[in-house]
Amino acid sequence: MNKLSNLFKENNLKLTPQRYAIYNYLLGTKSHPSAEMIYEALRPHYPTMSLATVYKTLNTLIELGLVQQLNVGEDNFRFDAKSESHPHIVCLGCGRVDDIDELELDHINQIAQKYTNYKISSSKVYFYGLCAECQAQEKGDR
Amino acid sequence: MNKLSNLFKENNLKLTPQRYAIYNYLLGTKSHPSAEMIYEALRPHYPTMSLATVYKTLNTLIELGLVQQLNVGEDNFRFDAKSESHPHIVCLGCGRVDDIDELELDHINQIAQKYTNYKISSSKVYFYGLCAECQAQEKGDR
DNA sequence: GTCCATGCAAACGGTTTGCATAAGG
DNA sequence: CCTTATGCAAACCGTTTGCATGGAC
Repeated sequence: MNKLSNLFKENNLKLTPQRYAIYNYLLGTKSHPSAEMIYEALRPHYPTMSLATVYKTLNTLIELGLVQQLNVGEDNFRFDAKSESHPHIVCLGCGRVDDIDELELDHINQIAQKYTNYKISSSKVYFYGLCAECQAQEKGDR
Repeated sequence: MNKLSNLFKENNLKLTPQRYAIYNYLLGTKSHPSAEMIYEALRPHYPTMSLATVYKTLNTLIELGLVQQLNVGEDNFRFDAKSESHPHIVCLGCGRVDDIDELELDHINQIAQKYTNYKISSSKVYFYGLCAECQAQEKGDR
């Protein structure tokens, strides 16, 4: 059996087509979509699926540790199927969000631990800037 | 005259008691309050002030660069009078937010720049963990 | 006196919830 | 069959907006 169905079974959860589709969509994209974006993307294939189901499924997947929620500073959340911690970069021009997989920042937890009496368990790092496309467009504007 | 009134004058803004009180409150606290918390804290002194004014004032102060908005992952925003970039730490137990002033992480922008074709302009770092009080309480629970 | 700010209430938008129906195991 | 998930609509909650009144300059 595959890991996913076992994980669902262990938690008394049903592996419905909607859940499968949402998780698969997240696995297959690098775009860190919002719930709304996922809903719109899957609508052609699952025209009866409701936005509420997308939200409920995302929360289920987060509890399972399969998905993480990002807070880039917009008014909504974005979602990422990779649950390991890794930095993200947000374009201030167009709002797109990318991973910076190669950048390894786990050591900053240890460093920060020296400066606080909190017991640090995790961290999130967001970079902000302009993506290649928006840089090009900015040059064009001048 | 003081810097604040000059800054307001330059921008054709009026330095009203409400604006003054909100900014002063933020300068005097380390608690990174939400708009609602600011509203409640000032209510005894400014009973007629509305929550809408708090929001409008905060946005004004952000535009002036006097205040920054934090996104700790809750459903609301928090505000900080120090506008220079510095890391924050969030307690997963009680939700309090503290600064980690001594930790200097500006160099990570340069490091990250090597791994992306974005033009990086800033970054935000959030640590998550348990504050001293919540650690103590957790021990008491067992 | 002019123009911007305040305060109220209503609107807004993303997210959650309640509940009857549908469908996975 | 039993139990959990779905889909719909309504509720929720933080934040924003429109507008008439009030106050800073």
